[in-house]
Amino acid sequence: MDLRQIRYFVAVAEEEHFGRASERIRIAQPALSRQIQLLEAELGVTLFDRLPRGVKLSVAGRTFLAHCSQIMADLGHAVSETQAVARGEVGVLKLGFIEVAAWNGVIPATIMAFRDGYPGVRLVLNSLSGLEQLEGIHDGRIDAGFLYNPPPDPLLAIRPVARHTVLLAVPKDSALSGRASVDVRELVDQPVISFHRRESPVYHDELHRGLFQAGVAVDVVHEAINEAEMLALVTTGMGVALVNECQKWRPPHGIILVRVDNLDVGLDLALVYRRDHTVPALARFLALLPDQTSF
Amino acid sequence: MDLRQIRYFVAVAEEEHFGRASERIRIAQPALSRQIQLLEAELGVTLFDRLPRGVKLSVAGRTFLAHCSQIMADLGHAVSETQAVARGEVGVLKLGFIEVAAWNGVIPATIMAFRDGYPGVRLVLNSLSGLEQLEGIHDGRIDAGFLYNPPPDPLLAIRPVARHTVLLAVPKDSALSGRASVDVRELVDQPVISFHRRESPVYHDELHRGLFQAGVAVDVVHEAINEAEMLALVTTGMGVALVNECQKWRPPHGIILVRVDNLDVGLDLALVYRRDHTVPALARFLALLPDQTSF
DNA sequence: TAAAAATACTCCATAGGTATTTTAT
DNA sequence: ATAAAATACCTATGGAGTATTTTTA
Repeated sequence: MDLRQIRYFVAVAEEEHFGRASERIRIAQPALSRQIQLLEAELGVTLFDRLPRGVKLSVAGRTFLAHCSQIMADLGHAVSETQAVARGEVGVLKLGFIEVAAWNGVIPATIMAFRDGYPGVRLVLNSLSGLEQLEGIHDGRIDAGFLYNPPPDPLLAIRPVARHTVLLAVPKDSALSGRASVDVRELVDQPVISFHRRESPVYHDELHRGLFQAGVAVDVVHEAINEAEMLALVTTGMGVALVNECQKWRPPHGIILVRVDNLDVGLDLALVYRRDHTVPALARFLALLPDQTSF
Repeated sequence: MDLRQIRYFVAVAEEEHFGRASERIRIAQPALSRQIQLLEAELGVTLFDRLPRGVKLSVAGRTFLAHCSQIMADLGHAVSETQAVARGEVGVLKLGFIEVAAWNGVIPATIMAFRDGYPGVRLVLNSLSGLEQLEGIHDGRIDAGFLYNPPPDPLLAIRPVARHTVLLAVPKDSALSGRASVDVRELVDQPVISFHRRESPVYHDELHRGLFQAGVAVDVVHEAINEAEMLALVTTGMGVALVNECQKWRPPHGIILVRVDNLDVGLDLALVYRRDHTVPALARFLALLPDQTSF
């Protein structure tokens, strides 16, 4: 059997006339007759009753036509849906992100723009740590992830998205809370709440490298497991903390965030994905993602 | 596009390997590669991600595969259902019949056998007059009809089914009601309830020809429009009536049916259908219909 | 280096074309 | 007699085969 034969069959069924059908499908009448005969022979069924003036569908032919129309329509849908998926207009896109980075800026903006532009793509969003995202990207649990300071990896493509810095979180009633900015060297006499290296080694090292370069040996009074814990401890007055500037989009009650001068800490937010990624919708997402230079 | 390409695509998708797939479908690997490339070119979509050890379906390829599996399955169903319809095992069979002839005998027996043997065929049964059936057979409202004394018609096939005769319907309290049989000549002095010729001309003529041949000129006191009316009038004592012997299967209260000797009336019940009939189920029905000789 | 897919080319099966015959009213 | 489908036969497109090259981990 052959889709050509099915198309021919539908044409003859609709025209009820081999000659007219052959004109419609632009082949000669004998060629059409033969294809229909081959189809009938393969099915072992007479599809048309031959009349002196044209033909009519047989009872079995009517049954076959109903199915064929359905099949041809389904095939059309299959093609257009496959093409839509290939264009990235339909499907699923699984993204990871660092929660704090998604409170404002390029991440929510791009996600909103993508939802708008590609309503046929289901976005699956997961708030994950940087390490979890890298694992997820490798094993395919997510297609791409927004994370800070991605490690170099020949398998991964890295699209810089934004460069964030750190702010000093101080209690509202602290002596520093009224200041527009604080020089990093002023932290020498301050008790500092830091975080455990294990939770974010690249950032931890980057931060301490920045402090070392400024010649500041800080007095770490606690190592928290995340910034939320750090901020909670700052409110108790236990010390001050250097936190991601994105915390300003959700400032905790009782805490003031102050700019820190002369501390060069790079928090490079990037969209990371497999260089050999195969999800067309990801290309669409990348196209909507503003280049870092535009910030 | 081509069903062959779709079969090839499914094979490669399942094997995830052009070489193995080509063995499975018994063609050379390059031929398979080319057909897949042609399919991809026609769709404008990459269906497989080529890896160093085999291939994997792309995202769009997975979408296409899902549809293709469905389409191939539908096509299989289309073929088998079409063949079943052609064999007369599935479909619709529309039959007409004379009500009185269907109370017993070959008609209900054959219908029961057919229902049993071909549960996939929906039987549509219509109680119609002989004339209505002939019209219905001509214009396709019914595929075949059980009727009496069908007129000769080169377009129609006639399958004799049974030969019925007539009985004399007399009131229970009549002088004739105790008799095993009545000679037709005894009707000379009886008031007779007949029926209007328009309602069944062939039978009417046959009946009166039979009476004429027996030398009986009957005293017709009423011309009814059907046998039910005739029987109703017999119960009133208005007269006697010659009715189809099938009435014995549903004898009205207050009436006795008596055999009539020396009256040669042929009520030839036949199944009538278009000689060029196209309903496969009708052939099955005919095969189940006992030949008249077996009665 | 090796496994697998792609390319180059050759061949032939078969779809399609033209001329003609058969069929059924 | 006529319209339409079927048959006969020829042509050529393109599917499939063999040999070889390219690709990538």
